[in-house]
Parts: sequence; C-alpha cells; structure tokens
Amino acid sequence: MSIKATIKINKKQQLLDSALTLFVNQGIDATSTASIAKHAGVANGTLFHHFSSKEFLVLALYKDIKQDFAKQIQSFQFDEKNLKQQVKLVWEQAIDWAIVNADKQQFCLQVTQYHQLSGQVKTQVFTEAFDFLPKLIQFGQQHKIMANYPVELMVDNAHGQFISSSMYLANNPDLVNDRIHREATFEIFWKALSL
Amino acid sequence: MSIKATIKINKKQQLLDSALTLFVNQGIDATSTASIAKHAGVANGTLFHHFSSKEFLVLALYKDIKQDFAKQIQSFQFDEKNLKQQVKLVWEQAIDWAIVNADKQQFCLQVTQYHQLSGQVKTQVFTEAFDFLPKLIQFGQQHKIMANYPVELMVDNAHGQFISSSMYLANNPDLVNDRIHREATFEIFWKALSL
DNA sequence: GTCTATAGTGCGATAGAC
DNA sequence: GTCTATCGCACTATAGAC
Repeated sequence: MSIKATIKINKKQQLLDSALTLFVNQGIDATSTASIAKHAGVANGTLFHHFSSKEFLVLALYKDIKQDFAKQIQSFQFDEKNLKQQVKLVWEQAIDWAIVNADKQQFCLQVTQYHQLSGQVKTQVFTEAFDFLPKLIQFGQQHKIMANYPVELMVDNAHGQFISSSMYLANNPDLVNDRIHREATFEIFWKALSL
Repeated sequence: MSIKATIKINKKQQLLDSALTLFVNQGIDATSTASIAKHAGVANGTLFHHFSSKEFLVLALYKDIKQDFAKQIQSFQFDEKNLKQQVKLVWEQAIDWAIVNADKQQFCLQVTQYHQLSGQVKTQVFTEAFDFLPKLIQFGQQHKIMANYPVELMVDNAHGQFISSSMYLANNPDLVNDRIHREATFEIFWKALSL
C-alpha cells in the first residue's frame, strides 16, 4: 500500500508548489523561507536540506517552469506550406499555457526583475526554453514569409507581444474564450513579423 | 550668495536620486533605507521626514519619472494627414527618452513587479502618463489608418512593443544609432497596429 | 530526510536633541 | 529640517538530535 506516497508525494515538490503560490501572491522578496516551509507543512530546516539557499529555490522553480512551458510548445518541424497556420498553432498553445498556468507565467515575470539571480543565468534558462524561436524566424525569412528584420530584434519583439497578450487575457478573463480578442492577438503578432 | 543652495539643492531630491541609482543596481527590496540615506549624504531619520515609509518613497519616485516621461511625449494634436509620420515622431521621442534615461525606464519595469505597491495605484499612474495612447488609436481608427482591434488590446500591445524595443536597444548600445535597427523597431510596431 | 531550536544579522521606523 | 541613537522585529541559515 502506498497511501502515504499518494498523499505526500515528496516534500521537495511540496516546497516548490508552496513557493510558487506565495511568491505570486506576495512577491519573492516579501516571502520568507519560513512561511514557505509552513505552507508546505514541512519543517524550517527541511527547506535548506533540499535547496542550499533561497536563491537556489527560486532558480530551481524557474527552471522547472521553463521546462514545463517548453514541453508544451516545442517538438515542431516547420514546413513552408501554411507556415502561418503552424505559427498560429504555436501561438495558441503558448497563450493557452500562459492562461492555464497564470501563476507560473506571473512568476517568470517576477524573476525578470529579481536581482538576486544574475542576468547571465536568467538569459541562459530563457534561451534554452525559446531556442526554437530564432530557428523559426530564420526559416520563415529564407522562404520569404517572415520579414527581414534583425533576428534578435524579432525574437525580443515576439516574446514581448506574447507577454502583453497573455497579460491582457489574464486581466480580462471574460475575453479568454472570445474569438475576436483571441484571434486579434495573433493577427497583430503575425502582421508585425511577417512579410 | 547661494553657494550652499547650488551644492545641496535640497535633500529630498538627493534622496530620490540616490534611491533611483541604488534601486536599479540592487533591486528595490534589496536596497535598505539606511543605504539610500548614506548614499545621499543625509542622516537616516531625514529620509523618514520626507517620506513616511519606504513605500511612499518608491511611489514618489515612480510618479516623478512618469511625469518626466509624459512631458517629453505629450502635447500633440494629431491630424489625419501623415499620421504615420506623427506617430513615428512620438515613437522616436519615447525610445530616445528610454535610452537616455535607461535607469528610469529600468526602475519603472521594477515597479511593475513590486508587490508592496497596489496594482490600483500602479495602473492609475500608468494611465495618466499614457492617456494620449487610446485617444491616438481611436483617432487613427476613425480615419481608417489604424487597424480595428479592441482599443485596450492595442494599447497594451503598443506598450509591450515599446518595452521590448527599448530594452533591446539598451542591451545593444552599439545599435542605438544604427539606422537599420532603429527604423526596424518602428516599422514592426507600425505594421502591427496599422490597417 | 526530517525535525526543533536558535544563532546571528540587518532591517524599517521612532524618539528626542538641536 | 536635520541629526544621533536605538528599539523591536523578522529573516536566512546552521547545529545537532532522531
């Protein structure tokens, strides 16, 4: 019998879950390690057994989330026929993830402005999660479908539009299933970056 | 003789200047009020004479900066002839401000994720600084120049593109005066939101 | 791996003299 | 308005038993 296992799973994951909840509601700095342990139903010292410092807890959570996002989006082989429809599918999946996992998306934005993590580490995690983006854009440029602006600029622009669109829908939950608004986010995005 | 005045100006402004510098370099939470006072060459208690708490210091700084930005951008009367050129001028002025005042722009992004300030207050300051944006978009829509998407979505998208473009140029200082990159930021922006 | 207990530090804010 | 001095608190991280 593994009743205990189904209830407790493992304390490390409970700590990550509690950290996410509290970080999003109170901010990373305003959330004490003690309150995370308490919320997870775990002793204070246990947190520091699994994560050598608060900074590493934040980093581990960030990596987990970016991996989760990448898993939902990636594994595409692009082809020049109907590239727009393929990109639209990726866009819809990304937006869906951000809406369903609004807390994780919010935490990633917090990490952007979290100075205890070096810019180098943040860039690395980000680049790994979005490495398909520059490839996709270059592929589109080669087939005269995407506009010929500098690739890095287009990547940053795409990411920025993803953030503003997902925040817009998260702030207006009644519009999430409104076809006009949903399609508008993609049409704007596509007009910006296509030829 | 007002030598003293030219050197000291006033301690309140010195505190705001020091706060901006330290916030941008270390993060808002990681910067103690004591260190701000020390950096400003002012006593600890003096800070709390001018700002009743750290939170009000952050808010005062945020308001000052948004006002400074609005002053550079606003005071436009749009007209349907060559609206694109007029919008381009506004875009260039906004990007210029963000590059010249990179620290202020960075601080505004930090405030976005600063949980000690209520979302209501942040939205209010933001709306006041950018109140020309929805007007401009509606004007463009009436004259069949801007696309007919929901206005709020277009406002958020425009702001998001401004942030990603200014961050891109701030992170690549050698490109700030590169005509190709500079113009590309506006062309992408304009294609996204025009008819 | 998990717990209790606590060490050690640094913070925001106040009091009161000048 | 500005200063010095300090209070009280909350936080990260460690030590050591189980």
